[in-house]
Amino acid sequence: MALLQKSIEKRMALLKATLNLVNNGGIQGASMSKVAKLANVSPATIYLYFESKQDMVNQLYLDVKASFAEAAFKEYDPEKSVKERFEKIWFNMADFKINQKEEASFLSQCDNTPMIDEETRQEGLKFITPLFDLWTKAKEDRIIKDSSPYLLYAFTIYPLAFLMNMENRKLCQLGDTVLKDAFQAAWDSIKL
Amino acid sequence: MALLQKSIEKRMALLKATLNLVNNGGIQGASMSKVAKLANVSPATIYLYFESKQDMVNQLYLDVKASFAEAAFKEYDPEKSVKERFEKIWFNMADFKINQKEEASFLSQCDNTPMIDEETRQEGLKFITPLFDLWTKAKEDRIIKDSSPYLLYAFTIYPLAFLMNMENRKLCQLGDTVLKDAFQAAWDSIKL
DNA sequence: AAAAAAAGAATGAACGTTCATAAATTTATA
DNA sequence: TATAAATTTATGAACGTTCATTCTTTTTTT
Repeated sequence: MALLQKSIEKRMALLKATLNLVNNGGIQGASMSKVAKLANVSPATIYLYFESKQDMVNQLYLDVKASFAEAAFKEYDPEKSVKERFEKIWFNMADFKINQKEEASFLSQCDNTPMIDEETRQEGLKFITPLFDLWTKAKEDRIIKDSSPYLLYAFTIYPLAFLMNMENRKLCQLGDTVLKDAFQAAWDSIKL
Repeated sequence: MALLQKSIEKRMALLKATLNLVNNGGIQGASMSKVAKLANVSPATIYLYFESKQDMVNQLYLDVKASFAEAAFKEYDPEKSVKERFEKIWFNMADFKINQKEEASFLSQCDNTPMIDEETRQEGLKFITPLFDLWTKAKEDRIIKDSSPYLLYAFTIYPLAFLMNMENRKLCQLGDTVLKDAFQAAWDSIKL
């Protein structure tokens, strides 16, 4: 159906516009009229697709989080060793942060501001349960430390956000060697 | 001078009000009229102390960053070993994030949004040069990996922000044992 | 011709900021 | 030392603008 397709495209255009504006000026920089203009749409039209600005931002958050998770767990091979699986996920996440800069920096903005509903935030957490499951197994196998998933996330994944941030500000460059060093640091922080 | 004192107190009240409001509703939640009301002052009065809202937020950022640095480097003993000195700084920073929750979560919000001028951000970085200097020495002494300060920061200090965030959302608790585990993870990620 | 989708104009509220004026304080004059 | 002038500090109301959202009308699709 061409119409449905058009609707989907318009929704996507709106979310993309929001993403862009939030990244450049924070949530306050993404006014409904600016979003509308950037998406080539009337402000009123937004409300055919979203209940409110809050709803739109929440939906954007979930969409981006889902695409982050999809990237993170792609080519995931349950046959491989625990460490290899973790390594794969880690580099997938790193690639996402490097290549999908807009999406990644939006997520890091969401994670540190009250701009997303707590409920929506909780829902977004579910996307990365495969990683938590892997950690559970890794702990059983005595491959990594017996720490809480929060601590494991804090020291292996979260640092990527900082590095991405620094790269975006041109304060450092995330080449292959730096990335390898970063993974080594991540692994060293949790391995047994 | 009682007058000067009163002025300083009013400035502090304004900054404290801003801190509070930004933490609870982001930069958009801290409107000038709300800040004024919370500080028991007329909106117009704010402009006797600050050029603009941006200026006020920038100054708050620098003030908080300075007090973070002061906390981080207190009781700093150059006689101690490099590792002991790093450990001291790390736990100082952790204590700050645990005990000065408002200040700490404000900083983490600043670090991940476009709400602070790049120039002001640069100035804030200077406060933690002692840590960078220590890392330089630690690298010379072959005690830690030869990584960029950004990478070292990403894997040792930045994770604290995540853990604090989780604690503030009551998703985890930062007791003494967790903190010790966290330091071990931080150290393991960079030690040689 | 009917229904659905989109538009632009308009809504009241809230924004950051400025204004003219009032209160408080300091300085100068007696 | 007391008082008047001058200066500083603070105010509440008002500024123009922009905000998120809604209303009415027009366009597009069925």
